[in-house]
Order: sequence, then C-alpha cells, then structure tokens
Amino acid sequence: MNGMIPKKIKGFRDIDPELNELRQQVVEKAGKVYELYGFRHWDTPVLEYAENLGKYLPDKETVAEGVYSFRNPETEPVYKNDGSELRDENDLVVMDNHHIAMRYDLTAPLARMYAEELFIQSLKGQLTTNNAPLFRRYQYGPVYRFEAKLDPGRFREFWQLDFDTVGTADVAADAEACMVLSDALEAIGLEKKSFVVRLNNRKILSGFLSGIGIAGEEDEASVLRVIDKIDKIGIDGITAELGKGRKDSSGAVIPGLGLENKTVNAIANYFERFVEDKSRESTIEALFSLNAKNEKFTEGMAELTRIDELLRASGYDEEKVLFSPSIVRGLGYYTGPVYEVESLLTFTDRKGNTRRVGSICGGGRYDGLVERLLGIKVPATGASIGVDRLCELLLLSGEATLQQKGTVLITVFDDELMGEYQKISAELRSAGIPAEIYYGAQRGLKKQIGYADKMNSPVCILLGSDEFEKGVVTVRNLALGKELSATIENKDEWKRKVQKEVSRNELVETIKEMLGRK
RNA sequence: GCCGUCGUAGCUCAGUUGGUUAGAGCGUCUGACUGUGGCUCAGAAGGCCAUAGGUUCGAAUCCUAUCGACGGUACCA
Repeated sequence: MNGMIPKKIKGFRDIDPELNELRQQVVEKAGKVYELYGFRHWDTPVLEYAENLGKYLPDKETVAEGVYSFRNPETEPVYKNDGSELRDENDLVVMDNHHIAMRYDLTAPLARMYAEELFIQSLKGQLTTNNAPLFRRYQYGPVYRFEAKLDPGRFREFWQLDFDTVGTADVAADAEACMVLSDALEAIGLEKKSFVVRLNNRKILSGFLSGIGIAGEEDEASVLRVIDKIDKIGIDGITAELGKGRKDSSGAVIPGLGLENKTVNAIANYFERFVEDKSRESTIEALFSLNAKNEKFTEGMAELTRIDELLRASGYDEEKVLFSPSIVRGLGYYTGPVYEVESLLTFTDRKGNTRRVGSICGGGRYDGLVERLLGIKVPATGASIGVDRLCELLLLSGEATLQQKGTVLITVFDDELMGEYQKISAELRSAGIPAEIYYGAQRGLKKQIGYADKMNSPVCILLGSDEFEKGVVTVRNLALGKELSATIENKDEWKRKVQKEVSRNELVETIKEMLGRK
C-alpha cells in the first residue's frame, strides 16, 4: 500500500443517494420520451478498440488527446482493410496488443455497433447508402474524458443520454431531434420558458465562409473556433481575434488569425444580424437576403427551411426552437444541421454573482461517422443530454431538491426481540412501506431517533419487552414532530401529540394512516 | 496546457508590522433528560496552520518548489 492514500481520482466523483435519485429520474423521464418516438434502449461496453472510436488515436502508452487508453494485455490479429488478417513474410498472422480506450461519448460506439453488424455485408458489396438499414436507439451511461481543466459541472466521468437515428439523410430526423430534446426536457420538469433549442446548419456556415474566400478545412476550422465564442466575447471580441488578436480581462494575450480587414468585416457583418434572437422566419429571411451564391449555402438553406416547416407543422413554435446562425459545435464531425439547448436558468455563485450554466444538450448530423468504419456513407443524426451537467444545474438553480424520504425506522431495545422486529419490518415492506431496523452499535434511544431524524424517516417504531408483553407498540410520528418542534414548549405535551401506543395487530394500518397512504 | 488568486479544526472563516500557549461560529461527542428528535444550559474532543525545503534568535505570516482549490484563457467528440 505504498505510494497512495485513499482518495479518488481528480475529476471523478462519488455519487450519494440523493444525486443518484435525481440522476435516475432524469434518465427515466427523458428515456420514456425517447421511447415514445421509437428509440430503443441499448447499451454498449465502456471500453472499445481505440481505432474504432475514431479520430483520437492514443499516442503510444500515454493518455493523449483527452482519451483514457491503454494497451490490450492480450495480443490479437492485425487486420487489413478488406477484413483479412495481416500476415508477415513467413505467412504468419501478425499479432499486436491493440490500443483500447474508454469511450468518450456514446455516438462513436453506436457507429461501431452499427458497422460491426453490417461489416460482412459491406465486404460482399451488398451494402449501399440506399439500402443501409434504419436504426434508432437511445443509450445512457458514463463516458470518460481526460479533461485538462475541470470547471464546475465538468467532470472526467459523466453521463450522457443519447438518441440517434442512423440510416436517413432526411432532415426531418433533425427536426424531430429538436422536438425530442424539447419534449424530454419538459418531461424532466424544466419549464418551457427556462430553455431554448438552438439550431443551425454547418452547410450554411461553411458555404458562407467559402463564399468570402475561406475554403480549406484548416482555415475554416480556425475561423469556426473563433465564431463559436461569439456569445462569450461578442462581435468586437471575434473581430479582434479574426484580425490582430486581443487582450482578455486577465491580461492574457490572445493571438489573432490575422485575416484581411475585408474578410473580418464580412464575417462581423454577417453575425451582427444575429446577435439578438429573432423569429425563425426572420432569421431565414435575413440569411436569404445575403444572397450568397454558393451551392453549399443554398443546400443548407433549403434544409433549414424544410426543418422550419416541419417544426411548425408539429406545433413547435418560436419559443421552443430558434435558429442561431453562430452555433458551431464539434469540428470535423458534424456535417449538416447542428443543435444545442441553452438553459436560461440561473444560479448564484459563492460570490453572489448570477450565473448561467449554458448548454445542456448538443447534437447534430454526422454523415461521415459510419463511413470511416464501413467505407460506405451512412447518414445519421442524433443528440445528447448532458445528464450530470443538467443535474448540477437543477440543484444550483434550486429547481430540484434532494431530500429523500426515509424509511420507517424500527428501533432496537432488546436482542431477544429481534425476531419481532424482523417480522414487523417484513409486514411493512409487504404493505409497500420502506422499513429498516436500526443496526447501529450505539443503541441509546436518543442515538436511534437521531439516526431516524437524519435519514428523514417519517415514522419510527418503539418496541421494548414491556410493550411486547402487553401486545402493543409505540409509534412516533417524526414528520409531525418536526413540524411541531418549531413551537414546542412543553416537552411532555409535545411527546403526547406525536406518539401513541397502538395494539400490535393495528400497527401496519396505523402507520399507513400516518403516512397518508390510506 | 498557460496566466492569476488562494490553501488555518469535519464545515465557514478570524489570526495585528514575523514574537510566547493558534481562536470563533456551526457540526460532533458527553451530561442536565439513566426509554425519546427541537430549544436551552454545562462540559469535552478535534490543528505538523496543504506538503517539502529555505531566510530568521524566532514563521500560520517572508522566499522557492510541489500538490490541491478557485478564476481567466486554450480545448471541447
């Protein structure tokens, strides 16, 4: 045991019963909504071959690019692109300890699962974009990222709750994804007014940028990275960063991209129109008025217009889903519509500042992900709720309370009576009432009731040998007692009000009554 | 990762220009109340002042490094 003390890894957490309860509720309520739309519940392993996870290949044995990974302790064959085993000059199968990684999201494993199922078929040339099967699933569970910096609400192990549709290029699936997110968040208990779904299309961004001379993947990516910050640093901020660079409030120098003034102005002018939220209709109008003669832009606009129609047809008005032309999201990943949900709830931090948590869901269309694994383009789209961040938000904003209801606590006076205690608890449980016997070592009654109090027990039962012989049980209404304790003056009187002696065979009924379950 | 601020009891924090024995509130425990939650009262436990070096007659206080927390920035599948 040399070299370590008992503590958890940075960015990882122990989850207490209260938070577990909240998290489970989020997952259950949203999951139900997903099912209403036809998504089926799947799980995949936490570990995957690093190569299958996509673009982040680990650098030797080290954790690289934010992914936890290690070498598989057993050797396995190395494969060629056609699926056959790689052989050396002696015709022996080449073996290797493959890189294994912990999943960093649930989408990459989905792509692997889908591709694995269809791999043979694709080798035989029987799979095409047109006959790729439709697959809809939802999934939740922990994902792992080796984050360099841990902000509040940002962890290295956290839950996502995904739903995806694989096998359709129809942007109706994207429109639907926005509806699903909106429905799910409402089901979780967020008020309509407290969040907004924001939608954009990467084709529009990309088309606009290439129209003003920013083509090439790298140039586009670096510009998009700056645009992504617009809600944080504003038009002036991005103008500076696209050009000469700027100094931030802490005095740190942020180098600019050094674009020509003409280009910077074009970008600034474009986004200036969309600083304020507008209706979907007028956003579309404003985009059309740019008159960008670019194929990609036009394609993106057609998709956006269709999504607008579909949302309207389904009754999702402006207050629920907006178009925000500056939404960027993951680079080198999303290919068309992208969306995220911004929470408008606020909380007060320790310094008394009012703050927002911001984005709690994200998603979009990724038409290239399966292609990396199968060599055949299979369009897909989906989104994810950041479960832990959402829980954090619900707690911080006071939207959720964590107080859990306790059990009926059966206090212990006498080991001889343990059989009776067990019997009582069994009776309560079969009546559907959570019950628990006090097993602590310190048996002072004060201690026992103190425990019940701390566990938020509504009722406790007191049964000693004298009562047992008389065939009675003392029942104390702790919940009522707590209420009355504010005004308590005479302790004996208080005791009389909250506690009563009942006949043993009326016990369960009495407790039901106290719990208001009758 | 880079820049900045901060690390004192389980928690929230005092702690004088470097000076003897480091404090408070809350919480915990004990008792008044030996079989009863709250309030009140009396008492107790609890600190290598983050860690390791250095400066000094003397360090919680000054310097350096490391670790950790927070804020900004970068990144974000």
